[in-house]
Amino acid sequence: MAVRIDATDRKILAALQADAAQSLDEIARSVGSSKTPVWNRIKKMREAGIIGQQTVLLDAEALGFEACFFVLIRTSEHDAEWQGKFLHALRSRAEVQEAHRLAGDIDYILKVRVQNARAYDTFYQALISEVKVHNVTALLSMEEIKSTVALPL
Amino acid sequence: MAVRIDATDRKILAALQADAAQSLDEIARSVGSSKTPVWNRIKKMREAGIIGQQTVLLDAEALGFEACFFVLIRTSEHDAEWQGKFLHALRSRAEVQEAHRLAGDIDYILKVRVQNARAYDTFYQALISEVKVHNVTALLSMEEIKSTVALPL
DNA sequence: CCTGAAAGTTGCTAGCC
DNA sequence: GGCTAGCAACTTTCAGG
Repeated sequence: MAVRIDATDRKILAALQADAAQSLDEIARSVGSSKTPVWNRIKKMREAGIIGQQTVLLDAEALGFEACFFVLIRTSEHDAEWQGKFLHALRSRAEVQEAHRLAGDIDYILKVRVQNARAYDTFYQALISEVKVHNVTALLSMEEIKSTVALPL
Repeated sequence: MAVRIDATDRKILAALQADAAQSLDEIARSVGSSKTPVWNRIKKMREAGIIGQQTVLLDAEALGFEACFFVLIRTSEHDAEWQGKFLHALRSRAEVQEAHRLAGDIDYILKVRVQNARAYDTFYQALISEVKVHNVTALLSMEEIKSTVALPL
């Protein structure tokens, strides 16, 4: 299952990350190979799940998503049932772009993208009415300095 | 500049977000239109910058990026020169996947993706030797519960 | 494992409703 | 503005070195 990734594979991944709309020919040229081998490698990596979803990055502000919050959550409950409910709540809400369980005194961090502060409040009220959390701190982003999904290959 | 986005445009954007590898025909069918109008709309939104980069999501863990940190930064310096240096440092480091300037007592938050805790320390040491920061808290992700770039259209 | 070529799809353009 | 038709370009497959 754990496919071996060599230097050529990494070059292909880097090229795809940078621009997934490129043609096979272009990628082949830029990694110094030709179509078929590159295609076989891509296929293999797709099947292995190394290459996942293909998507486009949209301009959040142009589409009316002008507020971005990072939410730090502390909870007193750690039993399986509570956690299941909490995870389900996060996964089912589209406003939640990221959710991580943390080590340390803060238990979870969320990245929440919404139209405005009011929409955040709506989200927040809905969340805390669904699952009990001990302490919540919301950090409001004023400026997105950098945002990328690319891994530093 | 500010292109008007109607319901059909939003459907197209949602389809592209979900799978940018789809053919025009498939998108056209799913939004209830046909190739040319869909293509014209996509072209317009690309030119307006609403549709940005096309990319693939890679499996970070399979590629050896097993550690993800959220870094909370407080600074005492707020002059333009310091800020310029700081922004440049963040933008030039590929480990930094996200960087936001915040409102409130924490000034910046970063999302940093690295191979392991040692690699994070290397990054951290390099950063603080380049720019002076007052206080840094690193939150280590134990589990990525959710991760998406899709906007909740 | 790579090369080259063939076949089926698709992206993109142009001309008509 | 949308639809139909067409060509060029692409992806994908496969035989052969």
